[in-house]
Amino acid sequence: MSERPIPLLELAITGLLAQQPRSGYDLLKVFSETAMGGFSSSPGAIYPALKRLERSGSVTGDVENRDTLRPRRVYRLTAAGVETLKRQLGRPVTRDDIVRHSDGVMLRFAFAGEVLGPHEATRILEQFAHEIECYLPELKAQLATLTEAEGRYGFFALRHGIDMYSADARWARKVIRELKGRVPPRQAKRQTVEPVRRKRSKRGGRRP
Amino acid sequence: MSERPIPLLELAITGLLAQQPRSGYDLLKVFSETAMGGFSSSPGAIYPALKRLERSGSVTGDVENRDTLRPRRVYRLTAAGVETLKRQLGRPVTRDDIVRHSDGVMLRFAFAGEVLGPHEATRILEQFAHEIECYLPELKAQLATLTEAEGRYGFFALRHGIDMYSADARWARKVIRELKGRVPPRQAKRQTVEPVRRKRSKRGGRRP
DNA sequence: AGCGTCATGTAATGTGTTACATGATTCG
DNA sequence: CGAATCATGTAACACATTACATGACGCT
Repeated sequence: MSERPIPLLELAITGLLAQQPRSGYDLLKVFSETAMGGFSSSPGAIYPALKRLERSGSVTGDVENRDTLRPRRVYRLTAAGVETLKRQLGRPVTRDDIVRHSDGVMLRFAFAGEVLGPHEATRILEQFAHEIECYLPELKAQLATLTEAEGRYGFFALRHGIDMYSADARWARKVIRELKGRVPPRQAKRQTVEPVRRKRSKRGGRRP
Repeated sequence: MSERPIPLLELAITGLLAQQPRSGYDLLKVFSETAMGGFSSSPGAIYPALKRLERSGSVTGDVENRDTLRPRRVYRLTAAGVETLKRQLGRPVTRDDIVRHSDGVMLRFAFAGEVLGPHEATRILEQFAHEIECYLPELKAQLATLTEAEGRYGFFALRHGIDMYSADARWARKVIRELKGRVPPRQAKRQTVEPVRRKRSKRGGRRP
């Protein structure tokens, strides 16, 4: 039913272009200067990704300053791109997502909040917290089987995993409460074409 | 000076083979059944990686049960492989490591503890904690620039990053204290060839 | 007889990384 | 004038994912 996941870099680019049109270089800067530094941030990754997204019809690039000597290719989401983004954001959060792609969950949360509103963002957090809370007991059981003799450092490393997931769950539950506290406007403001403001929005999400 | 990093999967395999000889299928099982589930755990990744390591001289594979109808190729580290592993474990922990390869740091910590002893493991933790404690204020500064209007969900996601790094640092400091508390034997027991015990060691480290 | 596990691999495809390449503009 | 930044890309390479392929063994 639900679409298969697209590469994280493409999801990140799609989400950032949903906020505002940007050039390849703009995206490069976002990845290298903000907390989204978990991404490649190298031209060899970003420009090909933009080309792929353009071929698949999710984005279009308009050349700005065609007359001047320094043209910029500014990309924006198409209607199809918006649909793709929404389908991606709507994917359920699975065990696999939290074990192997937890950065992607954070991306989806942030973009879902902006594109689909607090209701969907909360759903993602609920599923995220739930999967973790199911997984944690298993990890703790594994911890119990580790004796001092057989892997003291593995023991520490496993405890690290447990600490991380616990912090994840605590964070998610807290944000759920905070989102519930305020008035949920049910649908966030929509972003239309808006002729290219050059402003960097910092955004978070660890090594996403 | 210090060698460039090898792929994480190869590092993981090398470290696991330092504990005991294993077959490709054994490694597969470790990745799929223990908390090291962050790895590919697919034959299409592991067998080629073993072949690469063999070509580069880090491991050798001996066929076991050659006569029977179900042969197993059991790999073990060579002397050169041990040296490579030690050089990899000895690499300093950089900002880039914590932002983009934090799983690798956990691997290196666990293996360094076993292969090089508590002294080196502690050094890794110190560097890990230090880099994080330098990075955290920058993230908090970024958080301060995020207004409610300009990215409420980015705000939450950034706070998630901050929570994670804080938990990382807390964990590291705690383990450092625990390692200091006990008698540091300065060099862990060395593992020699040891004819193939078939025992799974569970080991931790999140999405490593 | 069929299913699950043991056990090994290969092939196609896609994608990230590294390094290179080019040239304009701005600032000191 | 030189260095840093703006701005865009390409090419070679390495690597992971997915899917496929094979076959023995043990159990029911």
